[in-house]
Amino acid sequence: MTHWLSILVHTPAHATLGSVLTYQSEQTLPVGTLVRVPLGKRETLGVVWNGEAQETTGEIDPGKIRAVAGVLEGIPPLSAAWQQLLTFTANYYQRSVGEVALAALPPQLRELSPQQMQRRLQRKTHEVAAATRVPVPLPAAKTGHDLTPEQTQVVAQIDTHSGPFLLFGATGSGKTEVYLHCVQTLLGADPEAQALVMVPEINLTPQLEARFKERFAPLYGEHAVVSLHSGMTNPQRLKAWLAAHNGAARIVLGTRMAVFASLPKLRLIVVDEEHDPSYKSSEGARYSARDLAVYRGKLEGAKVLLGSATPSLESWQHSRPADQGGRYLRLHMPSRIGAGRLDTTGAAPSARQTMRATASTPPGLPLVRRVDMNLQPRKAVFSLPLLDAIKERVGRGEQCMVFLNRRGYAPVLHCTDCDWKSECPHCSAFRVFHKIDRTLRCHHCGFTERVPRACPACGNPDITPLGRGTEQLEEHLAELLADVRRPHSVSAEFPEGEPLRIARIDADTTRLKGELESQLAAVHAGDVDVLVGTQMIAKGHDFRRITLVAAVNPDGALFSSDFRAPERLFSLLMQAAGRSGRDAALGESSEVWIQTFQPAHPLYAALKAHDYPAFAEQQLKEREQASMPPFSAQALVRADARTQEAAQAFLNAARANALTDMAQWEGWAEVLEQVTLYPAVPMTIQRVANVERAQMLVESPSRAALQRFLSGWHNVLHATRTQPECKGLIRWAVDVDPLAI
DNA sequence: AGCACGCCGACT
DNA sequence: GTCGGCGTGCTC
Repeated sequence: MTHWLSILVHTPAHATLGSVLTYQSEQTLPVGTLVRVPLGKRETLGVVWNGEAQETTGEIDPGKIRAVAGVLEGIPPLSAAWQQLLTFTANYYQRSVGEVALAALPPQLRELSPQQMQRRLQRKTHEVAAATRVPVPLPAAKTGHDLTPEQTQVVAQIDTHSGPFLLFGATGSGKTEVYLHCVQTLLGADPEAQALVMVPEINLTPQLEARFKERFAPLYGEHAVVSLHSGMTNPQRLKAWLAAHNGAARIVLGTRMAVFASLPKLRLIVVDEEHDPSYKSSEGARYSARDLAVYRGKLEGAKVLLGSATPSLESWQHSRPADQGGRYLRLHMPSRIGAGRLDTTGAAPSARQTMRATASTPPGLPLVRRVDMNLQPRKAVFSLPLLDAIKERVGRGEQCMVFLNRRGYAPVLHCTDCDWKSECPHCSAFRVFHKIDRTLRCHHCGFTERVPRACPACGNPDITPLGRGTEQLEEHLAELLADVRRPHSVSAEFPEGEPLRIARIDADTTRLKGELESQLAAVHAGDVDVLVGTQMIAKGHDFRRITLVAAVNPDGALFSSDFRAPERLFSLLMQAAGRSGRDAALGESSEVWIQTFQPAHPLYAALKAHDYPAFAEQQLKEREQASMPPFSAQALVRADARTQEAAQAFLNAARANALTDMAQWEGWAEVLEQVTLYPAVPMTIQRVANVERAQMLVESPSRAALQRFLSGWHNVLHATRTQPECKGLIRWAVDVDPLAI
């Protein structure tokens, strides 16, 4: 008997073709089954979607219906929950289900021929058999990992409540141990249970994987822990995905893409550093893995644990007390592990201790010092007090970290005669001067040229760098510290009496694979005295001997037009501060230096007190007054075109069409009433790689109304494309809950 | 998204 | 004379 099957294929939402197509098959196939289907001239991967029901595509010419080419044998069907997660994602982020669901599967599933797949699966099942044949149940698995009272309390709350939880824990308060503990409890209670643990960046997965393997490999075997991120090769990804899908992997660690991993027995989702912008995808479906984690947890009955020292204001707001409408349970771990131990001597307080007390610095956390740059020489990069402090630290064999969020030598090259600047010919941005290889590089499109000998406009040989980046900082610091010698032998390779070693870590010095790891290892080994870098060094890495962290010029974000800039700056500086004094013995003497022209700014005051709640409260008040997220819902429509006029014309026409056409639709007037469409504006960087970009903000006090509007507007946008004034439009995309406007 | 067809510029 | 640019159209 011939069956009609609805099958999902990889087609974008704006294609004329829907993403659920009808095929025929001799056998009926369970929903979620992976199949190969003919599509035009090619054969592609499909997922059986809604059984035989296909009422929406009823008028398809039956003669056109082709047969399923084959089933991917040996792979169990995707679960109903997984299908629901992807359906929700597609609807919420305004994409087709086919695009989202097929993109969430490992690429090799699409590419591999049936024979190759068969071979791969065979190898896989052998491995699984081998792994399960040797169950290593260390009987009385010693828990042996003592929790602090704070951790114990938090873990007890997680055990007894359903969540979602926001674990608000200072850097060094032992959040990872809480994650490990929760995972252990869960896996111990149910022999099939699975946990998903997400981190923002690929860089952070190896150390997390090491920690989880150390803990769980002895209990459940080496194969119980797998990673899933875009840095893996396709075969690695397929292997890890299959292990998660068939239940062999008990713990999946990964970046945002891991939120779509197929986990049939998912019981816990951890989102570490939940505030991190990397959880928001910036192309394709612009999903937030953090938000989807919360949704998925609800869907599958899994507990969700969001962790951060500086939560996103959204999560902070969600975790307000339940009687004020909070939906997450906030758990607080304010203390650094090992803090306060030094106070047991009974000795008279030192000058530093007095200073800490006056600054109300909590125990174990670094002292934050602001340097008023208005009082420093005009062009000073390093203020004298900071320089002295660095010298003093390295003189004692301690390490320092200098932080500047701008790579290269100088952001602009400038001709003093004719005012020429190093503009990129393809973008509305300046090319950055990289002294190391004497190039001008555009950080947006990649266009690179050798630095000209003289001004290309007027021939003046005197062209000078404007502003500074990490390269310049490194060079400058080497000059300033040239006379300082290493005090005593902390490392065999760079013995006592040698000049200081200054290292720089940014996207340029870590371009090659393994470079980041080796550079970090050098820091850990003590081969580096001063570390210069971008935000790359502010995240996660556990440097034990760094006792001073300096932000050279963080003011930029204070008066940015992006309303989330302060939130990001606070988080970044707090994270950077978290790098200082990780070693408990050094914690009390560690410092964070902020060079600023705005020493009285409330953001820095809150930072000094390590008072995230105060900062959040102030920010939320501003957001509420201005009706901004989380007190309103936003979406952005972005348009790329050959000309700025076309990009804006498209957006404005789509807006006009919404206000005229959609208002006529039955019952839509009230939806439109709740939605504000702002005029199209050029993006901050208007042109990138010769493509003009514009955007339009859509705002509503109601998330549901915004969703409703967007779902209806989609077809209008698609139709608008063909209007004559939109000629030159290259593409458009909706970004729901955008992070930057 | 792929993949093909189709009509205009610089080169094996 | 072709190779190849991407504009337009189609795929159950």
